[in-house]
Amino acid sequence: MVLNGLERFASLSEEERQHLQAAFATRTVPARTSLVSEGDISGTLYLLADGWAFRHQTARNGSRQIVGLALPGDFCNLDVLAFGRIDYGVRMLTAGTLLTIERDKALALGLCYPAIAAMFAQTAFVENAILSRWALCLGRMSAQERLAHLLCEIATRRGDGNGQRQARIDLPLTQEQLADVLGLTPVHVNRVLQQLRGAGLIAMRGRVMEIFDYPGLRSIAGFDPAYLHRESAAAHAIAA
Amino acid sequence: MVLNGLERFASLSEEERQHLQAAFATRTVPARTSLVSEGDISGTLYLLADGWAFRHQTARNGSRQIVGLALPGDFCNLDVLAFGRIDYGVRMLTAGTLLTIERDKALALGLCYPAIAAMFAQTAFVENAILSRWALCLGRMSAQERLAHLLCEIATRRGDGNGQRQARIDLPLTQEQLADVLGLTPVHVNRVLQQLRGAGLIAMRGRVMEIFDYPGLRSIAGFDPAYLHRESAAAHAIAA
DNA sequence: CGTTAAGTTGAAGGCGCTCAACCGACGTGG
DNA sequence: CCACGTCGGTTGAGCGCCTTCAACTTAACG
Repeated sequence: MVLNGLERFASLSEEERQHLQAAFATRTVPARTSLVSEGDISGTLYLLADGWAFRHQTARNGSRQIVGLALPGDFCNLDVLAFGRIDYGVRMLTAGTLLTIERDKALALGLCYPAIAAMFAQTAFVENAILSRWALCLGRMSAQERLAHLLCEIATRRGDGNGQRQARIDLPLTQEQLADVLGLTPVHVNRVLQQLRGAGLIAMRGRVMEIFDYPGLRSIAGFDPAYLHRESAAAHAIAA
Repeated sequence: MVLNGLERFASLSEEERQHLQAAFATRTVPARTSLVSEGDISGTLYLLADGWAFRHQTARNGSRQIVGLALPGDFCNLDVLAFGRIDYGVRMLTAGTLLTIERDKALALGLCYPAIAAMFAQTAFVENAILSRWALCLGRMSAQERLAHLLCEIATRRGDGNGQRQARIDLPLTQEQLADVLGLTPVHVNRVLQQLRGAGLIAMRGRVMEIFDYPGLRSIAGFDPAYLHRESAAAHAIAA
């Protein structure tokens, strides 16, 4: 069963997981597929079984801001549960497989199984905490700090680099997309990446990022993984 | 009953509202009261019956970012429902009265009355949408656009300036606090305020802000109130 | 081998920051 | 009643981080 591998669902009982699993349809999509456009009316919730996606909004002048990254196991557009109209677009970064479920079905499951509703809510709160931290980064941190912070966040969310000094993570983001996350220009992202590379903290070969000095990155970013609230999920996973 | 005035609770039945109301304790606090500090362990949820508050986080260098504004009727620290540890601080902007409820009691009410749980979730999703928009502002908009956008958001959330051209709103934020919302310095906020004043869009007399040209403000900011998702609450309010 | 997307580099400029001084309102205490 | 301290707001000068624009290189892929 697909959901068994994902720690997000570790708090559910076997029965709940099976009911949820049964409600999903599977869909395979190529990279760059647009799942939802800004302002769309949509009733379908997407769960990433595999691959990466991002949420984005565009400003009046046409520039784009990425307001959320969805990694394997994450929901792409959770607030479709609350709103019919979605005010961000969702697009695949990589090819991947999606589990899709209709809003009404998901809400019905939430009513039948409070643990499922609680899982949705918990997920929403974590997304909230991440956005909150992104606001701090965008508002009050330098380009170097922001980039280092993002790399730390991704490494932690992937489960890599928890304790060890080095890590190698697949980072399917172009420098332009990194720029859209960080509120910078692609040119400047390039320069800051070179700073970090020159300092011996990281290396990049294509879409693979190697972290040589994770404590150093954390120190630059002032990164504290507490805001990701992974301990609760981890605790559930251990208990299961 | 206090909750009757607040449109956030318009979707609840009379019975649900009474149960919820009965679970709250009231507390009056002076301005600048710190309700929660960054990283605190807390089990108390605060609902603003009157007054303004803000959520804030601090970067390594000591600078502060405000990551949420709570207006009358808003929850101050909703994610206490999900996490024991809160990664932002909450502080009163003005004197006010709080309705407080223990986390366990609120969760229990959510289990008994699905509409209450849904109200919590809906509120979380709206906060999410607001934060998402703030990320867009912080990452991709100029100082003038950000300030105009914030003023529009506040006017809309207060219920003022929906259709009319002019509005007078109580704005209990110092320029330093505006700067902490917008990711700017107080000095620059001052200058941008003067630009807007010079353009005949607004005026400020102490803590009262007068909007002369709301369409003009909206146009500068590229403000579209859809992301605040007030129509659903309004629909509920009308139905009640 | 040609085409396109992504990455790299340089030069110049601007938006917002920093630092510093000053003003005005307000409350407090002598 | 006035002196004084404090907080918030205002103004000016200079600087720096990041942007803009443009050209070029490299990689990927048919």
